[in-house]
Amino acid sequence: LFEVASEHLAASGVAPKANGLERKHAELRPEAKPVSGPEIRARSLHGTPNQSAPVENLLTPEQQETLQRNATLLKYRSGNVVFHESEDAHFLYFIVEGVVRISRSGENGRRQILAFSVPGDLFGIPDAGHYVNSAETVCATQVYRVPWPRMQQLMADEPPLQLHLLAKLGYDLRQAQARIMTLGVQTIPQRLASFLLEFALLPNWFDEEQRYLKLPMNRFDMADYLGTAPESTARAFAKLESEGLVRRVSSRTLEILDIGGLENLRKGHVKRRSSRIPITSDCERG
Amino acid sequence: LFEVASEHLAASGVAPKANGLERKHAELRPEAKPVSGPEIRARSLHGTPNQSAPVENLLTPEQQETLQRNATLLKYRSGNVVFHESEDAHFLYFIVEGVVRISRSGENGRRQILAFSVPGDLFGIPDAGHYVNSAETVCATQVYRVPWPRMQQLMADEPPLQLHLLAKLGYDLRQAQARIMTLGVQTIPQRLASFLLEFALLPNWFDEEQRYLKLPMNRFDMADYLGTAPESTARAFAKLESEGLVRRVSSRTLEILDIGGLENLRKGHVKRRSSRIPITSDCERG
DNA sequence: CGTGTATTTGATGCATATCAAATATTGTGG
DNA sequence: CCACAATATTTGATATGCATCAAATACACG
Repeated sequence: LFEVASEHLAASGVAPKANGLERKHAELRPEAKPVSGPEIRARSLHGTPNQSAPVENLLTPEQQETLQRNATLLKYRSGNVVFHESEDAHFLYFIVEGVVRISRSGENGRRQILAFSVPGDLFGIPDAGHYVNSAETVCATQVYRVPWPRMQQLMADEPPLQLHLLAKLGYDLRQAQARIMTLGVQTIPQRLASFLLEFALLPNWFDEEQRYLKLPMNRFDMADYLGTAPESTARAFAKLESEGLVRRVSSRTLEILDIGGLENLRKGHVKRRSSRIPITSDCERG
Repeated sequence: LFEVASEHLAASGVAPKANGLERKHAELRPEAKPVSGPEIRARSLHGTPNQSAPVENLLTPEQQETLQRNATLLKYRSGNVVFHESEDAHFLYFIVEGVVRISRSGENGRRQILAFSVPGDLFGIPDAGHYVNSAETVCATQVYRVPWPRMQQLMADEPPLQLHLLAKLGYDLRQAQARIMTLGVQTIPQRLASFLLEFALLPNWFDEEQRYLKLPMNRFDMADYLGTAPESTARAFAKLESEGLVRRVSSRTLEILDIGGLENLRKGHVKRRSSRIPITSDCERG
């Protein structure tokens, strides 16, 4: 699901000292891979139409090590603020483990979760020196962070790193577009099905064996991600359950009973009739 | 924000030749700027928090010329297909003039317009060698297109070009996120207000003098962009008009009567109550 | 084992989708 | 330039999905 990365948010924070984040320069343990879990994903921008390779533009081990050497590993507990929208952007983050919600507050105060970043994703890309989104942990999370100045220097020294970042951004853009599709043309139950299918792709939270999906976030987060209210989310769950697609083991744990059914629901009927599609394909050729 | 690339509009131009697109290698006329109109926009990814500079990461004149030398100028009439989703991606496009709608068809067949690209924007970024969106002209449009292999070579030779593309992508990502916010938390009239305000920023279609906004697309396109039906779009227009915010001169031409009012509407009340925002700011610090 | 929080369920109203039809606009041939 | 046909847009009537308010139930923490 997502590897998006986007930006920021905030929290009224309490506590600096007593509870802070565990910080330590990433002394690389040779056997430990820098960005754990899902690996550094993201297809190449162009890439050859090589479908077989699921992941492209991967960094070489040396490059990954270089990145790690210049990064700091941070460990957060659940519900912590990594950074808040509008703050000065000093770092770029890579998720090693856990889930981070990237959100933004609308002018009216409503919160929209733009993405749930998972291991392998990056976030913290600024605009004119400021984060534009907020980033908060949804569960215990570890991230690598690299100071922007350092990052820029690394990219200058290693052009391939730029390409890699480019691929990442391209991936995030596609994810965001998928989000737009979901919000623009699907009903709430369909959005929920899409969401569950997205998460079911992540082995971290989906036990292929037992078909158990362990969701790390609460209904409020899900609602804000789906662009709806928590109550509607609950009703959508009830609907999926009544149709035999899933079974609620507990509020955060689901048993996926019919993936094909979920996919059909996602594709399902339209929310509104399709627009006229009268396109002339010809063009002027001089 | 960036000035990325993502939407906008154009003038309904007359048509060039018979049909076909006028094609000619961009022989640079020294006095003609490569990417016309809006210039190549897009702020730097990080950039110093230098607010004063409205545009960063601009290409040098030499770089722009290099790009042009490797590009082909194409001229399309209104309603033409530049490329279709799932096609093999051979080119990267830069809009010189006009408006291109970037869209995708949902699994249910419903169309969602992801963005209206305007002069200065780029589109055609592939995923695994294929376009993931469709691109069609909304009015007479001119674009520069660069073969991907060539583009990759250029980036390899000129790392700064990679940074520029990175900035463009970052801008597009932020635009997409803004779209998510709109679709996720705003009512139809609010989305329309947002849309009009976006377009009112483009001098190409907004006559600051007379406050006349000339929209290049029809109601179907607008509806698919706003994630609603043409009828609802019409009603939203009626609402804005009844509130004295705009006046419909013709279906495609508006007189903007109260920009402040539009902004207030956009910010306006919430569609749903805000989610609980109980965030602990503390984190573990080792 | 309470007490506060999260989630679900119920009841109701409003916003918007949808179906229909009227009106306005645009293009075409005479 | 005019009349008509085709298309686009608006308006009306109605159905429905979803937001919202309220309340009950299930959970988690201490």
